[in-house]
Amino acid sequence: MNEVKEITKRDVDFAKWYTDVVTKANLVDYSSVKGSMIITPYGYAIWENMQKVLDKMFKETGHENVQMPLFIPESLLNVEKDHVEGFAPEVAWVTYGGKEKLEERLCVRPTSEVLFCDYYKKIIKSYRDLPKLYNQWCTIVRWEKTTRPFLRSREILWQEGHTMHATKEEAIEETLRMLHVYEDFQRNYLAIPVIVGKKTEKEKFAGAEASYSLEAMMYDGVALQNGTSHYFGDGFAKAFGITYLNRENKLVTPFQTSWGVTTRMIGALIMVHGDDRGLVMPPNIAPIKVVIIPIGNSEEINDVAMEINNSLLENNISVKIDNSNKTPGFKFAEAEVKGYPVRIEIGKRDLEEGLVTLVRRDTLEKIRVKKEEVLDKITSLFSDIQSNLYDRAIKRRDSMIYVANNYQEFSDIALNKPGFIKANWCGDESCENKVKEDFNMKSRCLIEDEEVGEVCSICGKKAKYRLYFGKQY
RNA sequence: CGAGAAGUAGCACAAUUUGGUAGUGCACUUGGCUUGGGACCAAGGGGUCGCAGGUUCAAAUCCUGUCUUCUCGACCA
Repeated sequence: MNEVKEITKRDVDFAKWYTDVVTKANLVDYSSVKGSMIITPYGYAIWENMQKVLDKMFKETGHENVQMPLFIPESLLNVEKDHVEGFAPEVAWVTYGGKEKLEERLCVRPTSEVLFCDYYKKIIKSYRDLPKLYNQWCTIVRWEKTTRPFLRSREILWQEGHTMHATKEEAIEETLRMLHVYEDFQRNYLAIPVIVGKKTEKEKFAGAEASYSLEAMMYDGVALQNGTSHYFGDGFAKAFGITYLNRENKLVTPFQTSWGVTTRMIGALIMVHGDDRGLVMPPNIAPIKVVIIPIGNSEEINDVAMEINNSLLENNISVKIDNSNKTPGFKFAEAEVKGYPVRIEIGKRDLEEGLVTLVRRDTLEKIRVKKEEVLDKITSLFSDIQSNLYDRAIKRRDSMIYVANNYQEFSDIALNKPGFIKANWCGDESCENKVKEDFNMKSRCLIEDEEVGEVCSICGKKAKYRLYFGKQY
């Protein structure tokens, strides 16, 4: 209520603008531990909505929720080599219990592959036990050096699915299925267009056989990896000795996947849709879809406000009336910084004509309608706003995707234009390293549905793949 | 973890240079008045000056360390 103040202009200083929006919209607050943020009610309500939708999608695809332990004994973490190496630099350790030093250090989970494997080893004995389709909503800890609200924190609120399958094909299918569940969710609810694709060897998850990611482009052209889905083959399962008897009564090893998304998606919402006035929430995910702002406080105004409020509630549209003792201007500004999709202004001038004023957040367009028609109009506004946000985002993104056929072109684009670069690639990691070194850009993911050019845009050797490059958060 | 900047009331800042009563605006509380883009009047409440040491008769102020935040790199979802 009281933090609505000036926001740095988005085009002036994007980083500062982001921080301003996050705090002014009251999504998070800082705690006294670096990188451990307090998610305040409005921010958490957004997460709860994300959870609600995703959880339903997970259940519909056959998954069950569980809760695994917070701690991983060091010896367990060490079972799979690539995995330890990948995570060792950023795990937090518990070394004391009360005043006694622990015999074995416990790591605070940075992800739970090993915990699930340890458990699956116990419960998977027969082909009849497969598939195992578990998911958990939890927090994990990764000791990041630099932290930013939602984008990079040490304590991460997320969801991680871990599944085991009888066959390789089935596990790969699961990996892709969940990738597309995420894609649908981000497109249809968050109105965020994402590029989905396979990561290169260099960029894949520690211990995975194949990693797929959802790459979103922020307003400033920088990539945000907004979710991942991994296929593990039987690497972990072998390392952990997970075996079961198949139909032929032979002892075999199952195949594994994992997939996750985090509250980073809230950061993406801000950086894809937000503007100089603050957050812009897509109606399909907004915790509060409509705010009613009475102007003046006559009995008639209050009655109409209440009437509209109730009719929206009856139709399952979340709404609140701003009855605070603030001036209308203050309330408008507040509604805008919080990004409520639609606000309804009701004042004397409207009621004299039997009208109320609707203002959509995405375009700030004012629409005056008869009060009886509010419900219908709002319903159609929601779908207009939702699709407008998506269209706007995809247009902006596509306008910032460039093609580089050789390193000169690559360099010209990388140095002058923010966004993604499509390049042909020989498949050699040294080319990725060169791009990283020269322009601080990493490969985002492989492009499957486009023809690969003759030569690698980086080294000039024969190209085998087509690949997105971009700077990232 | 490297380079830079900053921490004084919920927020933005002043006082620090030159050590000596901690201040202003907004926000908050109560009452009044108002309401179409960030009101107004009156009366109030709120601070171990980030934390810990040190120097001093005396520290927000000087010194050392440390924590946190921001920006930019290296690392990651």
